Amino acid sequence: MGRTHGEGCWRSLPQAAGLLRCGKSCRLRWINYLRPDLKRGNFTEDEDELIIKLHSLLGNKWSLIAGRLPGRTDNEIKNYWNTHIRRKLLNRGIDPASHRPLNEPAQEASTTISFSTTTPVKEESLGSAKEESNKDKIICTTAFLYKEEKTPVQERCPDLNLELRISLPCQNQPDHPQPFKTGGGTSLCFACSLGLQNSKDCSCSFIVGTIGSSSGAGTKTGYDFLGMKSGVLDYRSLEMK
DNA sequence: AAGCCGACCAACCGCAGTTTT
DNA sequence: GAAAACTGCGGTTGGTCGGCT
Repeated sequence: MGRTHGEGCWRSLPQAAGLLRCGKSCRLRWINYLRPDLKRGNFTEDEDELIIKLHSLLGNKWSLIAGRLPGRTDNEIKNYWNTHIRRKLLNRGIDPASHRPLNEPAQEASTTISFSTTTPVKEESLGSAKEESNKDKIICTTAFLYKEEKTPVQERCPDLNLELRISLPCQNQPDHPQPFKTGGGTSLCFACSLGLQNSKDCSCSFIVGTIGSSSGAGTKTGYDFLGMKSGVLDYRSLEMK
């Protein structure tokens, strides 16, 4: 299944299988439930955090997020987000939609990404001390900067223009820097965790440069996240399907 | 035991993009 | 180039289950 009838030929599948469903329905059933490579069971903490990171970057692009979580479907992640992670973020005082603290004034309605800051987040915006570490973690996660990083990387930059471009995919190189250590153990920089090894986005080799700013407030130094500085994003490294 | 309620998740729906004719 | 067919995606709905009263 999934070859002669099935993937790439869903219309013929219900007939061949004697089903009353339409091909579209069969496709959905296969993708979300029957595929043999699906991972069953609860989401791990690592998966949780990765989903949060990816959502803060990609928004509700569930298929792209799912592409970074082998064995998970977009539908599954979407459901998990709506039932678990949303509440989790709200409990931490984070707005699940914007990934900003709930008490932070609303920004423009346009889709933007805001990065974290070299200056520490003001404590009064974080609520109780009890939740501080969690919030800190989330805020830093949201900003794609690991909490444990010692070196200040950039100023809080204004909202970024998310215009993307397609470029040739980069090739894996054996001399890619080793994952850096975080408090909990070895982990990849965010770009690497997205599969962007050796791209300009890899924070293992931070680039200091300018970041495109929609505010036109001038240039700031910082990390060339996802090639936004250069305006080049290896889209194929995000799209895994 | 029965009813209510919230959580969970598979499936449906409509739209947009892509491919084929 | 236009129309039709197909595919993929994201939002939403509805059924099921378990916990609580």
